[in-house]
Amino acid sequence: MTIALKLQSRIQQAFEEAIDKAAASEGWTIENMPAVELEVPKEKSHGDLATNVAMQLTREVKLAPRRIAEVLIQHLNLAGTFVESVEIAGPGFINLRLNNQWLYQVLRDIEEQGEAYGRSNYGQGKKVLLEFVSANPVGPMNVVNARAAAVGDTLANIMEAAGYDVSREYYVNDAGRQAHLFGLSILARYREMAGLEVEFPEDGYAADYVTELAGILRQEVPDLLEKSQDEQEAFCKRWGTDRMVEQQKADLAAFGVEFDHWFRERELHEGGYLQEVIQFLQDAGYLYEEDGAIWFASTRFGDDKDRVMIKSDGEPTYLTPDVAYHWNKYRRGFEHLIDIWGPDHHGYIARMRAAIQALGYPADSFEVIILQLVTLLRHGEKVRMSKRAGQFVTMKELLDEVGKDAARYFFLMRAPDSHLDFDLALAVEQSQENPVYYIQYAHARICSILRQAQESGIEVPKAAEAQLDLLQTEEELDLIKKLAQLPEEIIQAAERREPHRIARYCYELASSFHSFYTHCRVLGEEEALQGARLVLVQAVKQVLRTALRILGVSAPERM
RNA sequence: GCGCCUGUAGCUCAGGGGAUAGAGCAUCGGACUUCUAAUCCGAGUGUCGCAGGUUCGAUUCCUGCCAGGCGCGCCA
Repeated sequence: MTIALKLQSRIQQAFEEAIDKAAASEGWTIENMPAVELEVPKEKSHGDLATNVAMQLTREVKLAPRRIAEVLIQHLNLAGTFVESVEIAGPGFINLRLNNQWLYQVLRDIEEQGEAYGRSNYGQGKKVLLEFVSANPVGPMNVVNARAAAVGDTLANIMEAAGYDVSREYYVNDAGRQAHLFGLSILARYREMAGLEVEFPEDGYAADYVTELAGILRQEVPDLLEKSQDEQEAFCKRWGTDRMVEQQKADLAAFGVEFDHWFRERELHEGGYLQEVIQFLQDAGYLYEEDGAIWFASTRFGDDKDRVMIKSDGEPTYLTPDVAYHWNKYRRGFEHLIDIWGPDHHGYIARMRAAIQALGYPADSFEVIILQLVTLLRHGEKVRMSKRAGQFVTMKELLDEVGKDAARYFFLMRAPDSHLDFDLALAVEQSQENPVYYIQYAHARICSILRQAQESGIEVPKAAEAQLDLLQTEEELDLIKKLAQLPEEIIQAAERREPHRIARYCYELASSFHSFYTHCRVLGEEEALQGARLVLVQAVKQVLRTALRILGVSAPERM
């Protein structure tokens, strides 16, 4: 465990003990013990750590908060915690000031732990399945898919760093109506090219890429039309969706996103899992027949209305394979499921959660993150997108235009439940004001210092051998404090499923570094100070790389 | 009509039961003979959508309303 986390828990413990002792000696009766929460005050003059526990206790102990704080402090034993002073402030905060020695320990921790610095066992190895993107394999991915890819992948990185056992999964809807129509559309274009008179399918995919696919298919399988009608359709559907999946894999890989598993819907159909889940729900008494359809009594688990699982024509609805799929996830041993969906699917959560309960799993083991929409802008003007006319910006085009690093960072800047404005022009043209470059530039500057040190034969000393207490300026101390925050930031981001916290952290760390860089010289200083600052710079490099890697943004050596 | 998300500085957004609500952009003024000025330093701006409620304390939680977005199928 890192010094920052250790210190926090020790101080918390000291407060808990102080509360017990105070209660005993003062005769307080405390029924609901408030949790001792420590926070880093926004205002520097309020010290390094603060707790509001005395104010929390006013509910239990009928005394003025400042009075409670006084009593607590009398019973507080802070030996071995680096706490240098304790004071009561404002309405009843207890502010703690720490000795700088703990900061030097942070630098030693970072050196010792290297890439592992920032990681923790908060998640205790819990097996989590994170499903995201899952775009239909019937066309290129769009910018919302791209946002989902960035957020999902980064959340997985964060949760892994926080000690969860995370698996990334992509669900391929290759067996539904859309896939069928897609196959029919390819087949229609194919026949056109063969000079046949065809009627293009209603609601079919008329965009150019379908025609291009048909052209490729004609070259690969010139004798397709000799098969039976059913065989032709089935072939086009399978060939087309497989082809799109390969395309999606390639696009996502270029975006730095690799999935552990691509789960095919058709496997559910072929493996008889739809019947199995229907049977299970039937046996459990959650299904009934009405108007010729089979209904799932989802209202018994809080849904607004019951849902059809098998239509009166005997075909399953979209829900049925999806329930089968989620059941499958649990049966593969995952304890917690997280799905990332678009805002148009929020109405779907209640029925899915109902199904999960009907299958015997706890409601809170299934979680949905609804990702809000992306508004694409160019120079502040909305980019109009029409899928029918084929005028939409694809994920690939976005990547080609702004690059992986800028694209990922922009998607990760905002909270998932916040609508996102993405200005394409801003992401590239205003590169000087671009936060991505600001962060990467900090890394490049560090590399430059280390490179020049090496060229001059100056070695970065071991932290244990450096005179770290020479690091005394405000800029140096602020920078180390920022470094100390990473483990806690990762835990917070994991717990709250908020990747944007790490994006923010990177920016703040870069900002602290730039400030340090301007105010403190490294090379050419007196040897002991130079050594201490080299240790610091090395540590910043390590932490910045770790945080950027979590975001999937590269850390260039030069710019 | 019902459900979900959002409403915070001129713009884009963080934050969050507590101490004087923060960043970036934009605007203005400074800083390079020295490790990369893609940087730094300084300056100003807020009825935290409106109204009630809970609380020692609400911008934060609850309720209602207003505004914007998205849903509400035997579509997927």
